[in-house]
Amino acid sequence: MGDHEEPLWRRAATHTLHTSIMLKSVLEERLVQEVGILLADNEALLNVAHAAAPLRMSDIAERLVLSRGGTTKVIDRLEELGLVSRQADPEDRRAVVVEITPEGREVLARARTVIDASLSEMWAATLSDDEAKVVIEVMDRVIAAHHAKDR
Amino acid sequence: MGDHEEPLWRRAATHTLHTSIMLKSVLEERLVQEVGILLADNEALLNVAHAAAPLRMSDIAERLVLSRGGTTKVIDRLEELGLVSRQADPEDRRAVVVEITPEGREVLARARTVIDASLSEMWAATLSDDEAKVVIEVMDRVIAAHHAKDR
DNA sequence: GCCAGATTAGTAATCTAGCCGATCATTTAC
DNA sequence: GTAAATGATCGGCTAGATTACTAATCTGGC
Repeated sequence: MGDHEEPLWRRAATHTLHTSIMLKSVLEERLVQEVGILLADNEALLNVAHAAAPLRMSDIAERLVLSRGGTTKVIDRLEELGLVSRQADPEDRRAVVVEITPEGREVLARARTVIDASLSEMWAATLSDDEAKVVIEVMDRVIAAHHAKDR
Repeated sequence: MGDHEEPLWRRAATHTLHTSIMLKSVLEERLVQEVGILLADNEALLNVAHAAAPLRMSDIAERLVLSRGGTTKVIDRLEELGLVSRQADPEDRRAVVVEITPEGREVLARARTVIDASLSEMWAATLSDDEAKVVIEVMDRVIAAHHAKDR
C-alpha cells in the first residue's frame, strides 16, 4: 500500500474540497429552510453590507466567483425579496451599484445565527485556535497564489 | 475595528469555503476544456476505480455528497462516454453496480495530470508539509464531526 | 477638440447540472 | 402473504454558465 506516494499538498487540497462540498450542502439546506435564501444570496448580502464603498455588479461577481449573468440573477432575487436595491452609479452610467436595505440587514442577522449554529457544531470543538490559525493562513495564501497566477 | 470579535473557527470555516469555491471553478474549467469531463465525473471515476468492492449507485451518491437522481445522471454521462459500465448486482436485483472501463482509466489518468498541474501551481509551493498535515487532519475531523452529528 | 472603433457594464435568452418528487421493482419485516 | 422499506430511474424545476445584445465609456488618429 506504500506505492501511492501522494504529495501532502495534494491531499490537503482534495480534503479541503471534499469538506467544503459537504459543508456547502449542510449550510445551504439550513439557510433555505430557516431563512429562505441561498448560500450565494447570503454571500452577496454580506459583501454588499460590509463593503467600504457601494459595490457594482461586476465587483459582486468577482467576489462571489460567479459569472456576470449569474450575478444579475442573484441580485434580481434579492431585490425581489426587498433585501437590496439597485442604484444608478453616478460615476459611470453603465454601472449599477447595489445597496442593502434594512430588511436585508435583518435577514443577514438571521442567516448569521443559522450559519453560526451549523458551523459551531462541526467546527468549534473540532479544532484548536492554533490549528484554526494555520487553516486561515493557508487558505489566504492559496487565494493569493491564485490571484497572482492570472495576472 | 476591534469590535468584530469573530471566533477563529468561524473564520477558518468561511475561508475554507471561499477557497474551495475558487478552487472548484479553476479545476472544473481546466477539466472540461482539456479532458471533457466535469469535476463530479472525475470524483465518481476516482471512487469507482479505487473502491475495494464494486460500488452501487447509492454508494456513489453518498461518497460524492450528491442526490440519487443526480448520481444517475452522472453515471449516465460516464456510461455514454464509455468510461464506466453498469452491471446488475448479483446480490440484490434492485441494485446496480458500476465498474470502470479501460477507457475510463485512461481518462482518469489524464484528469489526474490536469488536476495535479492546477493544484501544484496554487498549493505545492504555498504550504509546508507541517501545515498540510494540519489541514488534512482538521478536514478529516470536520467530516467526522459531521457524520457523528446526523447519527 | 472630436469622431470611429474597441472595450466594458449590465441584462436577457438559452442551455445544462443537479435537486426533488413520483414511480417501479425488489427485498425485508411482521 | 401482505405491508413497509429500499435501489434506481424518470420528469419537472431551479441555480448558474454562456452567448448575444444594448448602452456607455475609453482610446488613438486627426
